[in-house]
Amino acid sequence: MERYNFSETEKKWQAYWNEHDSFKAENNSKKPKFYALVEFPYPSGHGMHVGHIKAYSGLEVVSRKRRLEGYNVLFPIGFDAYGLPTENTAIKTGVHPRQVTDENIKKFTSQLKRVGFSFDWSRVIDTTDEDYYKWTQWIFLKMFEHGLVFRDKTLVNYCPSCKVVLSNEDSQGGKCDICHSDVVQKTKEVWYLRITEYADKLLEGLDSVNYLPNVRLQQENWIGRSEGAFVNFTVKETNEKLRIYTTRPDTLYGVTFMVIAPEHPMIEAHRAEIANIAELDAYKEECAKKSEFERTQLVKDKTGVRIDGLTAINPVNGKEIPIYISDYVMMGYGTGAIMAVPAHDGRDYDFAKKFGIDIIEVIKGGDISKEAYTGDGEMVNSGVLDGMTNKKDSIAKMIEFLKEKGIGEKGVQYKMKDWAFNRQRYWGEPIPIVHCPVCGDVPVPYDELPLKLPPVQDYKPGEDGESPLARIADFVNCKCPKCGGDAKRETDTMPQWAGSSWYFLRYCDPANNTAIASQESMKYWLPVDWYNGGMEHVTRHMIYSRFWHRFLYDIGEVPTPEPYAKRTAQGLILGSDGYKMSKSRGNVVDPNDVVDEYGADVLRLYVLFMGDYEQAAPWNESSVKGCKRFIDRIWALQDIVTDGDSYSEDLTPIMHRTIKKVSEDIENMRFNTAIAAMMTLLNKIEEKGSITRGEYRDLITILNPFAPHITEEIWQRMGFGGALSDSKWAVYDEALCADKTVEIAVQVNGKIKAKLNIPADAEQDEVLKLAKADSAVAGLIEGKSIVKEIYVKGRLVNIVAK
RNA sequence: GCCGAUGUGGCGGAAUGGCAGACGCGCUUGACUCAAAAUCAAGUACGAAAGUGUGCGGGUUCAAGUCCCGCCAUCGGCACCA
Repeated sequence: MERYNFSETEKKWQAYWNEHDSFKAENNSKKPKFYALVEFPYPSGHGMHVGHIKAYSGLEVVSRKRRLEGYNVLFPIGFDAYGLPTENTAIKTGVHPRQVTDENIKKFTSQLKRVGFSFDWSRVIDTTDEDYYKWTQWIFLKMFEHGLVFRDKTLVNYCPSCKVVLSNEDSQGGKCDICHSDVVQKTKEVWYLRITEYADKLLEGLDSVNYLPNVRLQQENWIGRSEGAFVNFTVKETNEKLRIYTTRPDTLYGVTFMVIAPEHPMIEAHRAEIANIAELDAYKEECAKKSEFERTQLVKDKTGVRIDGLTAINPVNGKEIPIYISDYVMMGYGTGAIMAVPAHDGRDYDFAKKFGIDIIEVIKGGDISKEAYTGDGEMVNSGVLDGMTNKKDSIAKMIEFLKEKGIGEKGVQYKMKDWAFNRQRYWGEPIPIVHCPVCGDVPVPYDELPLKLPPVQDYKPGEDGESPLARIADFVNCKCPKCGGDAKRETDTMPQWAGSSWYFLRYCDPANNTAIASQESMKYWLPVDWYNGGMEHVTRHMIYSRFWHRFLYDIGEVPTPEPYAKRTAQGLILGSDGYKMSKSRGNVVDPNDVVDEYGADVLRLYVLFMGDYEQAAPWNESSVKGCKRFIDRIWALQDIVTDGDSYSEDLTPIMHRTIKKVSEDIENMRFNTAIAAMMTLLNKIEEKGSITRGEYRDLITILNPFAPHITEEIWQRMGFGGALSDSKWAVYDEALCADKTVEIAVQVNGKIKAKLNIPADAEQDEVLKLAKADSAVAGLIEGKSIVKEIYVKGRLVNIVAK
C-alpha cells in the first residue's frame, strides 16, 4: 500500500462534495430537520485562527453524523462583516472597507473550504450585503414603529481613540472592547433600543431552552433582576419627595442617612436652599473627571459631601436624617438615591464610619461595632417588624405597611440597561431615520430600503465625534418622507451587534427579497436545534439576538418565541506557552500551516482530541503528530483487510462498544473520548492483525464525521458503493457489547490482592469460591471470620475479614 | 466582595461510588539504517520492598478522584447594582 497522500485526497473530495452539493439543506424535505448553528466569523485581515476550527468542528461532527442518520441538516456559515477593525484597516491602508471585507471573506472562505467543513455554501450570508442589511434596517424600523427605539441625551461610554459611543457591553471594565483604551463619560445624543422592556421575557424564556448551566447563569446575572421596594422619603426644607429603591425595605428603621448620586437632579433644583453648594459643585466636578472604571474599580475609600441645608425625614419613624452626595451611588440604577443602613450594608457602614454617622442595629446576630451584619436574624428596633425572624416575611410585611401608609410600594429593578444603538462610524448599517424640523424623527419608508451606505472616499471619523456620513451632503440632505420638506438624514450607523442579531433567520431563506425569510422556511427550520459558540458571546450577542427574535415573535414575524433550543460553548485553544493566543505574544497557530503539513483531517481530529471540548487547552505540536499517526494507521488497515461483511467473533464486542461510545460521545460533545475509543479499537485490530470488510466499513463510518476525506477515499477504494457522505451511520447492538470473559479484581478489606479471569455472567457463589481459593487471598483470610462479601458483576470481589 | 467552574503522572487528559492514570504526547530500550528521520516492538505514577498516591484537613462507606463538612489555590463572570 502506498503512503496516504493527504493533500491530493483532500482536494479530490472537497471538489467532489462541491460538485455534488453533498451538504445542501433542502427547504422542502420530508426528512426530519436538524439546524446546527455556529457563530459566523468576523472576517478579519489576520485570517482564521485554530480557535475558529475548534469552534466549528464540534457541530461539524454532529452535522455529519445527523446526515448519516437520515436528517435534513442545515449547517450554514456566513460573515459578520461590519465593524471597526475593517474600518481601521481601511483608514490605515487607504483601501476601501468594501474591498477589505471582500478580500477577507475570500480568504476566510478558502480557509474554511480547505478544512472540509460540510457547510451549505449556497446559503452564505454577508451582513454588509445590501440584500442583507435591508432587513436589518427593516427590523429596526419595526422596532421604531412599536416604540422600542428612542433617543435620549445622556452620559455615555465614549472611546476617545475609536471616537465612538460604546454600549455597556462593549466597555466592560472601563476599557474599549475594540482598542482597549480607557473609556470616558461624555454627554451625547444616543439612539436606544428598549431592551429593558424585554428583561422579564428574556429571563422567563430561559426556562424553555436547554443552555449550558453556565450560559444561563451569565444571562441571568447580566439581566440582573432584583426585587425590592420604592420608598418615598420627604425632604423637610422643600417638602418634596426623595424616592429611593431598596432590596431591604425590612431595614427601614435602621436608616441613619441618605445618599444621592452626584448627578441627582435634586441638587440643581435646590441650589438656593443648599448652603454649601460650592463644595458640592467641586465634588461633582471631581467625580465627572473619573472614568467609570476609576469610580467603580479603584476607589476603595468612600468619599462624599453632606448637603448642608437639606434634611430627610424617614417616613416610618419621622426621624430627621442627613443627606449626602457620594459617587458610590449611581444615577443609572434605581432612582439615583439610596437609604443608607450602615448596620446592615457594607458600603453604608464604611461611609458611616468615615463620616461619623450613627449605626443602628435592626437585625440581631452580628457585631455592628466591628462590621456590617448582612445575615438573617431577629428584627429589633423596628416597630411593626419587631420579633420577626424570617427575612422574606419581614420584607413582605414592610411592603404591605408602606403601601397602607402610601409611602412606598413593591418594585423591580434590572442591572441591564437599554441598548445604546448608534456608532459614529462609516462601516455599519445606516440608521434609516430622517430628522425633519417639522415632523421630528421620521422613519425611512419601508419601500425605500435598503438605505444604502454611500460610497465615499473619506471614512475617517470626525474629530467632534461625528460620523463620516455627516460630511456627505448628498446623503444628509433629503426630503421628509412625511411632509416633503427639507430634512436631514441620521448619519450614525448601527453597532456591529445589529447584523448578528438575526442572521440565523436569514439562513432559512437567504435569497428572499420580500421578507427576512419566508414563513414557510422558518416554520420548517426554527428553532435552531443546537447553537455552539464562545462564552464571550453569551451576554451580548446572545441577549441581543434573543431580544430581537422575541420582538419579531411578538409582532408575528417568526414562529418561535426563542431562537435557540440548545446552546453549548467550546473552550479556547491556548498557545503552546499556555497563554491565550495573540498576535503580540506570537503564539498564534495558523490553520493553513497545519493543513499544509498534516492535512485537514489531522487538524480536525486534533482540535477535538486535545481535551474536553468545553475546556481551554494549550496547543501542542507533538500531539498533532499523534493524530497524524492515527490517520496513517487507519489507512494502513487496507493491507490487512479480509473478506466478510460481518464482524469476526473476537472483535464483535469491541466493535459494538466502540460504535455505541462514539455515537453517544458525539451527542454529549465528548469528542476526545470518542476519538480515544476509536484509537483503542485500532490498537486491538492491529494486535489481531486483520480486519474484515464489514469491520472496516463501520470503523471508517464512525470516523467519517471527524476525518471525512480519508474515510471517503478508503470507502471508495474498498468499493463499498456510492459516497460515504450518502451512506448510513453504523448501528450497534447493546446485547453484543459485553465481552464473554472478564478480569475482575479481588479485594481483601478493600485492598486489591489478586485478579481473576472469569466468565462475565458468573454467579456470586462461584466467584467467591474461586477468589478464596486464590493463593494470595487464602493466606489473608485464613483463621479470620468473614464479616461481609461483596461481588460487583464484571468488576470486583471484596472480602471483609476480621 | 458576590456567583460559578476547576485542581489527577513529565505534559494534554480518562474514570455510572467498584482495579486511578483509558487514549495521546513525551521519554527509555530494542529492531530497521552508514547515520538520522519515519516506522515497528517492549517499557514508562512514586517506591528496593512492604507500601504510598487524584490541592489540603476531617467525615460517611465493605469500597471515595467521585458523596458530605471545613479550608487553600487557579481560572472565568459580575461588581459601590442599593
